[in-house]
Amino acid sequence: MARSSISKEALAVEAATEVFSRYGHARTTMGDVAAKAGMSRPALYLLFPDKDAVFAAVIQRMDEQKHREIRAAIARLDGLHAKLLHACKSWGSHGFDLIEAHPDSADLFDLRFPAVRKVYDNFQCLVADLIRDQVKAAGIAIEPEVLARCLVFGMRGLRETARNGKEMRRLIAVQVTMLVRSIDDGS
Amino acid sequence: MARSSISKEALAVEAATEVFSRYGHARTTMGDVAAKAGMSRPALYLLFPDKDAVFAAVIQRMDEQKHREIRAAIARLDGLHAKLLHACKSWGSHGFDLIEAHPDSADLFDLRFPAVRKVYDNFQCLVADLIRDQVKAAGIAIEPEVLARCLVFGMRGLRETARNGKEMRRLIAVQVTMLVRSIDDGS
DNA sequence: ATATTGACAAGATATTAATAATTGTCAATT
DNA sequence: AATTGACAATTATTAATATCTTGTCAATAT
Repeated sequence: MARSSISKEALAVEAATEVFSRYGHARTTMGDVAAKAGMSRPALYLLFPDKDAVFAAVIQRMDEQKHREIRAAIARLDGLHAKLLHACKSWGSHGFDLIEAHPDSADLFDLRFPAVRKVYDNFQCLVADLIRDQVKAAGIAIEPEVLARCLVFGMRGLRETARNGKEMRRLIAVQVTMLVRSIDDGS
Repeated sequence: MARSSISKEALAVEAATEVFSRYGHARTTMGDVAAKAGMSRPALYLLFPDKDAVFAAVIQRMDEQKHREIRAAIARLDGLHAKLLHACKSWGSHGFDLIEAHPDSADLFDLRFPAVRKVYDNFQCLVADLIRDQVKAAGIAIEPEVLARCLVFGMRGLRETARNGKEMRRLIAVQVTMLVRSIDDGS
């Protein structure tokens, strides 16, 4: 029972991820998701209360997956700069690439959706966690959360000036380098 | 003749600035501008080839004014950090405040307008000029223009997370501090 | 019983055609 | 020589209509 229900839900989220990623929030219907998942529309409503819940589940799943990926990768790296650089390039260019491939998917990064806002909050936490020790050790007066916020939303601004993914990563690298150098207490 | 023509043009740009600032690009008509300037619509077309030329003139004038203001202010300040901080707070919160007062004025910051793009390029130049010497002295491998670009578009990203002008300036201060500390060669 | 769906009302969104407003121009007027 | 009224072309607005979509639930199937 519980098992079957979980699996059905996972199937639906998987299907929803595909269609939301391609067509964005506005241009995908519950019918599209249900069809892709091989179930009827009312069956989908048995699993999720409404469309936004499906959307939130998709966003959350993508986010968790990305975080697992990032955490695994940076565990194998040494030093704040290398870790932060990888995390930011990976996280930051993800959205860029997706939108380049499917313009409608820009919805998935619209901060008006609470689920999307949470993605940004989560990444801000990841960054803050990474830099916290070094910020404290260097005796910097700015809270790690604020530094992280500047980096994360700074990266968001970069999207408007970068012409392609490669340039995006280049600019992200500069932002990260600025942050790390600024808290590298002249070591 | 030339004198009279220049004065008429200035009058028109002055009028256009008022109405574009309040209603944005889309919601102001050439009729609005002409009326505000106390001339007929065809008379306005004698001064400017089309609407976008008027818009560009408005943007350029605002930009030049802001730059004069900034240059005058930072001439009286000492040190890169103080100069850059003032420049960025002044430039960055200008747009924020205008949009808060008149939501339609968001047009004036739409990067799809070439005139607006130029505003960003100009401020990038100002920043690059300010930091150039210190970047070279510190032997940093990143070109000043790229660092400046990251700061300018980083600031743009901050707009999406700041709730008010005060917070915006706080975050700008962090960005600026990050940049300056990162090129302060442990002096 | 439980799981599933067809069919529905309410609301949102797209379509269309008709109307109005705006732009850029130029011959006519001052 | 400077200015404008009036025009064609384009673009935006409106209103009426049709279509789609959402979320629900009684009816059906398992």
